[in-house]
Amino acid sequence: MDFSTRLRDHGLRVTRQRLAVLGVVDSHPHSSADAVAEKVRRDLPELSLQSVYNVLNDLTAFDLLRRFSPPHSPALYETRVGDNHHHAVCTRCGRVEDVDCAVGHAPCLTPSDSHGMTIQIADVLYQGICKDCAERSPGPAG
Amino acid sequence: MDFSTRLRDHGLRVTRQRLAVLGVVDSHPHSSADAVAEKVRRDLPELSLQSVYNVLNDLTAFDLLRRFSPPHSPALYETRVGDNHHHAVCTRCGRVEDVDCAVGHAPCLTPSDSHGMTIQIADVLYQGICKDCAERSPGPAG
DNA sequence: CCGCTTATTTTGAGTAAGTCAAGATAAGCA
DNA sequence: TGCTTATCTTGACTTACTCAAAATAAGCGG
Repeated sequence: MDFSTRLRDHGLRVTRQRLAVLGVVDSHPHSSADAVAEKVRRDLPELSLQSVYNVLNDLTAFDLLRRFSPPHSPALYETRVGDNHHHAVCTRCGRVEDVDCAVGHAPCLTPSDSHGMTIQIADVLYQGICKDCAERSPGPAG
Repeated sequence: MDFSTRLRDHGLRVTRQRLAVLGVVDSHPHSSADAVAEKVRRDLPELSLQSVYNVLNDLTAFDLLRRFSPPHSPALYETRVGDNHHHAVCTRCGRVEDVDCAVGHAPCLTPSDSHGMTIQIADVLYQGICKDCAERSPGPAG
């Protein structure tokens, strides 16, 4: 299903800016707002950063995009939604990889004591050193 | 073991600012830098926000504090370190609760495919609605 | 207890990542 | 094709943090 159809299915107008943002995030998963703006501007030079923030936020609200906030990083966006997958982040270079969820839907884990909260999501953030960084500077993880 | 001893054990000077910050974070876990500054200033009116950031960052680097970055929130700090516990966050009010780690040390989960990364930590973020928010505005989770 | 060294704090400036809102533009419908 | 209104651009702003020089204070040795 293409992006135009998905937008219309949610009662959203199909704009060049939205299609461009979705296309860039689809081909470059885990992109920041700045990175998306830079790439979209190759085709739409007049696109504003404000508009990128608007589009990313609006489409995340409608589950057309997923937002992921690793520590020490701007928010990152991806089009892979609905499968509750997790992420692995390299603590040296910031590289992000998708990790399939063993269960496939949220919440995939339940806390030992939820303190009365109704849990809806369990996000797992794996942190470590990627292969490239381990090769470049073999510290204790090498 | 008190904070002075822990600071000395790490070769760090024992300053009034550090002791005050540690004390506040200990009695108010999951506090932001702003919240810490506000409380410490009741005893040390001349404490600067810059100093709070310095102390929080330095003590986190030495594992005297733990930093936790929920989405849509400034970084939060706590003195509970070393047990790899997780967190549950209310998506409406931002309330944070500790959740014990079933394993007790990192990493407590391993990814199905680590993409060549050497995984060191697995942080689980549980998100949901706390009891108070559910009672106040019973949406779909009510 | 005092002086010296140097880690740390304060001060002032700045950056990065985002939000707010008014006016302009363009998507879509009749 | 014209009208409505969602969305974009523009300009301003806020929040959460960092940077670095000068001042201060912690701690050690004599």
